Formats: sequence, structure tokens, C-alpha cells
Amino acid sequence: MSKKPITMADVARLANVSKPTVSRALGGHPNVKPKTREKVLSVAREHGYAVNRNAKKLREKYTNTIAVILDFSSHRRHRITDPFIFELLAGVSEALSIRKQDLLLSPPTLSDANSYKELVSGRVVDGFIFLGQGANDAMFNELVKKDVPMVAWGGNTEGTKYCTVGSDNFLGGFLAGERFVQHNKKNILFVGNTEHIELRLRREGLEKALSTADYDYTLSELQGEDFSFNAHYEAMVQLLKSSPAPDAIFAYSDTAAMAIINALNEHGLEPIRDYLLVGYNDIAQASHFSPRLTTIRQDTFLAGALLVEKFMAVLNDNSPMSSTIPTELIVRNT
Amino acid sequence: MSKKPITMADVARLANVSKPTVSRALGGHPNVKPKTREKVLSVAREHGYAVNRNAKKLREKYTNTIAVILDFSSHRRHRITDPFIFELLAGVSEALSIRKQDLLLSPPTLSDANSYKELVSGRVVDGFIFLGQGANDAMFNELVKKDVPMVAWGGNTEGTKYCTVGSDNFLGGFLAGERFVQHNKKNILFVGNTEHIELRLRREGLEKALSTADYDYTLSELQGEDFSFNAHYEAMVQLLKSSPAPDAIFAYSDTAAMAIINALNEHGLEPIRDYLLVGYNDIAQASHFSPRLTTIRQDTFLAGALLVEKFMAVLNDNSPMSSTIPTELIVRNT
DNA sequence: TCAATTCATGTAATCTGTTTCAAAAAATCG
DNA sequence: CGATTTTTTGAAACAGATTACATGAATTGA
Repeated sequence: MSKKPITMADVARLANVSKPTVSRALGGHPNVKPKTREKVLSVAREHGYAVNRNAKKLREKYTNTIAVILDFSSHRRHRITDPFIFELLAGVSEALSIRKQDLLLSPPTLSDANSYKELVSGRVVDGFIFLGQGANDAMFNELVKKDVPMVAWGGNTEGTKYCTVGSDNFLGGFLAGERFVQHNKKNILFVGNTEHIELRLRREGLEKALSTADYDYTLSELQGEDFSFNAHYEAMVQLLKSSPAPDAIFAYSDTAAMAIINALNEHGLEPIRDYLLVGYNDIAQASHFSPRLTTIRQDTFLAGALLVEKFMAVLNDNSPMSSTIPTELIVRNT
Repeated sequence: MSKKPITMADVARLANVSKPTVSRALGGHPNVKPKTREKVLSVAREHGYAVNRNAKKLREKYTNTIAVILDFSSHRRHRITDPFIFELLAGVSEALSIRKQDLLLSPPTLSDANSYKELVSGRVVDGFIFLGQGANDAMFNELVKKDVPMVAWGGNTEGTKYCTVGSDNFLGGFLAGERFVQHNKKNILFVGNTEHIELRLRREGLEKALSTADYDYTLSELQGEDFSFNAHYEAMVQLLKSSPAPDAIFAYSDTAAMAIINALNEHGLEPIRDYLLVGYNDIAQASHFSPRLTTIRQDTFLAGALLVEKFMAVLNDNSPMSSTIPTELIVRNT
């Protein structure tokens, strides 16, 4: 391979100064004579010197690296490809790079709290940003107890001990509910697994809106067995075989919404005329699907920025409050 | 913050052995008495010891970390959200985690070869996997000259000095062309910027198929100014205003294809009846869009595995050959 | 001009592992 | 059983930076 790279000691020798001076010159320390600094910088540049970040991190204790945990491989073939999570990832990536933090992307192969803790005590990363909460609330709480710095995208409930950033799920649900009420829809289908905190909150918001309207309605629930496109499609096909078609649907994601629309389509049902549907996330594809999706929008860049900001606060031992980002209903053709 | 974590020296003391013995016991070195190893392991486990990876990397020279470069923030709002690139990312992530390599996800803020080189000489990462070649062929070649280990997803041409893994772009183009010939289509539109090597190859394949059919055809080109959904939509709307509608379209991505179909739709044109369209990538959404997209499929898991395999070969100074993955036409409703 | 500050630089210690090499312990053998 | 070989262990060096502290140089003030 390539030969030994130049070290700080080499630069020091070549510039006729000592190691600490080089360190200070490069690190922007104020007490360095301008002439010396220039000399050092020019030698460093000339020889393409780059500080060894491992040595630096070893000495400095912190890593400036944050692990982002993303579950994109639950099943090999039917893996999640909900673009929303990637929009979120893009937001986080941008926010981290602004703060000059490195992003270590990990699949959640690690299922127990200890293996996460190890990455922190092994000085691999300073902590974790979890994109998606899944059914890990308990494990996350355990991480907090073990002093592992972390924040998660999601929602919180009484038991939640960690900081979350998320959609205003209750409001999102409420907005969908309002729309259904306005159009006098009464046979309502909620699509999503309410074991997930976020989805539970949405369902509560939805019910709140429906109940204040003071009229009779049925609210049923459909939960695809995993998060794949086909799972949702199939589940909907089954449901249409056995029950009367719903006249209003609130889906937990635009991706799920698309799958469900396909099933409704094939069953001869048309949006607006036969049913209303509200999706969630307003992913880039939502406005280009046909029909164009009515959905709940959140700003993923803001989300990323907030997640990172809160994480940094956690690192500095200020216990930041969980927060939600602005959440609005975008009405299109469903 | 949390107090000083336990070090290897601590474990050594607690187990009544020396540091090197602990190192060997944990590292699975053969020459350690089973009883000693057990003692060390139990002490380590009991105190939740984790080796400091920075110290380890400092001594060992390699980082076991690979940077994956992904361009997902070219424009703040209109950023690329082509799910294909994320499917690819998922594939790479899985392949890396199998080999116990860490994945550092970086945006390509670094535009010149030197800043990439710095990450390698600074021992941040062992090298790079670029997901997408863009118009960076020249810069990539420069990286090779600077001994920066790297591979890229893409295609290669005469000047390409680095290893690529990619779709069989020529074949992909050829398959699309064949389909057009079979249906006697003559007014063909190629959507994509042929400054990108991959797209140039596809266009060549397309032309090959068309020319062997020995009949007259027109082949025009449309290139959205950036990769956003709207750019493609708008470009297509413009084109339909000024020129006769094409009867066959070959789009460089399914995402672009969707945008274009929207434009065609609004212009009253229907797939199959009025035009054929072949997309590229077979993203998860392709088969659920309406109309269901005819497209070119590649296995992104295989792609990820190959990229990682080749990268490792590059690291070990075997110059691996570039290769293409199986590429097939999936005929659906366009 | 000399003492008192302030600024710039260097020496040595430190961070936490791995590796080399030599010594000690254990196992093998005639 | 003593000599030889093999296994197991430890002391010290090393990886490449940063930091505390000390010293020498430059500047200020009287």
C-alpha cells in the first residue's frame, strides 16, 4: 500500500519548530507568531499533511461522530424503502455536516442496549440519533439509564425518558379527522400499528376530531404485518373482500397510502367520489402519484436540524425538551 | 458527563495480569492459557469494558471505516430523493456490516481530490465508495493517481482508471431499443444527460438496437436541468408544446419516468396506446405507480455486495476489474 | 536601562491500546 | 531427571497527536 504518511513530528522538524507549535499553529491557537504559523502552514500544505484523527480523538476524549440508526434491512427483499426516512436522513446529514460532525450510519443489528453502550464507551461515537422509534421505547429508556446520549425521531408518552423530535402526531390525526367530519364520512379506517407511539397519538387525534363532531362513526384498524408495499396492498385487498369499503382512510405513511389506493382502484373505487384518503409525510412522490395524495406535511430539514440540536444538548448534559415540528394538511386529490 | 470509562490497564489490574495479556485474551490470540482468558473475559464483562477504538486504530493503522459518498443535498429544497440511490445505500450498508466495516456517510461537500485524500491520510476512513458518478470522472481518476482507495457505482469508458460496478448500461439501453423496434416506434425520446458515462452507454445501446432494425427513426434528447421531479416535469411540458409527442421514451430513472408520465397524462396521452416508456432501476415504487412502470431492473443488494467486495480488493492492492450486474427488462403497463 | 509583564516556544507527560522481545513457566524427550 | 523445546507472560517501546508547565524572548513601564 501507500507508504508511511507524514506526521506532525515530521512537519515540526521540517519547519524547525516543535510539535506543540505545529499543533497550535494548525489548531488556530492565538499565541503563535504569525510568521511561525505561516511557515508551519506552508510546510504542512506542501507535504499534504493531515492530522491523524485517531490520535487526536484518543487524546481529546470525544469523537465528533454520531451514529444514525436506520432500519432499512428488516427483510432482505421486502425491505423498507419508504423515502420519508431517507428525506429525514438527508436532513440529519446536512445538519451534522454544518456542525462538522461525522455521521456513522448503522443498521440496528444491535438489538440490546449494551451493544449500543459499547460503541460509546469504545469511543466509536458520541451517541445516537435513531430515525424511527418502532417498538423500542423500552430499550431507549434503558439507554438513558445507562447514560448513553441519544435522541429519537418519534413521539412521546408518559413513560418516555428520552428526548424526541417528531411530527405533531396528535394534530396530524386531528386534521385528518376534521377533514373526514367536514365531508361527513362515517366509516373510517385507520391504517397503522398503534403499538408505535407516534401512531397511537395520531389515532387519538383522529378520534378527538371525530368525537367532537358528535355523530356516529365506525373506526376500524388495519395494520400491514410489516412495512412493505405488498403487505399493505394485500391486507387492503383482503379487507375489501370481507367488509364494506371504508369511505375515509387515514394511512400512517404516503407509501402505505399508495399501496392502499392501488387496492381500492382495482376494486373500482375512486378517490373523492368514493372515499377520502389522508396520507402522512408528504414525500416527494406524493404530489406526483396519481391521484395526487392528500397528506400531512412536515419539514424534514427542520426535523434534521432539531434532532441534531437536541442531541448536542443531550451531550452537554442540558436535558432538552422533546418537541414537535409544524404539521399541516396538504389537500390534493384524495 | 459520565465518568472515566474503564481501560485495559484497569482490567489487567483487576484480573492480576498484564496489559498485553488482556489485549491477547480479548483479541483471540491463540497463545493464552484458557484459564487466563476466561478470567480476563469475565472481568471485562463484569465491568462492561470496551476497547477504545481510537487507541486501537492509532496503533493498527487501518480504520475499518469506509466513507460512502452520496449526493443528496444539491439543492436544499429540490434535493434528489430518487429512492434508487437509497436502495443502493441499503445494499452497501448491509454488505459492509457483514464485513464488520463501519460506514461513514458523507455528503460530497468536498469537491476536489485533495479533501478526499485528507480523510485517508488523516486516518478517518480507509477509502471511498461513491454512489453515483455524476460528472466526476476526471476527479475520480485523480484520486486513483493519488493512491486514494475508491470504487464507484457507475459505468466506465476508455479514460476510466478506477473500478466501477454498475448496471449493464449498454444492455439496458439495448433492451429498451428492442422493445421500441418490436412495436415499430420511430419517434424516440431519450431522457438523460449523456455527459454522464452511464447514460452515454445506455444511449449507445439504445441506438445499437434501433440501427440494427434497419428502419428510419428520430432520436431526440431531453435533459432536465437538475435531477428534481419538477425539472423533468416542466421540461416535458415544454417539449410537448413545441414538438410532436414522442411515441417511445427511454428515461434514465423511474423517478424521471414518473414525472414525464404526469406531463404526458395531462397532455391527454396514454401509455401503450400513445407511447411506450421504459424507465430504469425498478425502484420499489415502480410497480405501484399507475401506470405500473416498464423498466430495467438491477439487484441493489448484489450491487452493494460487489461494490464492497471490489473496494476491499482495491485496499489490498489487487486491481479488481470493473463489472456489471445482471440487467433485465421488466415489462409492465408502459 | 533594568525590572515586570506578556507572548511565544519547547520539554515532558498523557491518552489507551498493540507489538516486539526477552524472560519465565510448562511441556516434551532421551 | 536434566536438557531442550514450546507456551505463556510481562516490560518497554510505540502509534501520533494534545496539554500542563516551564523557560526564553519580546515588550512595556518606570
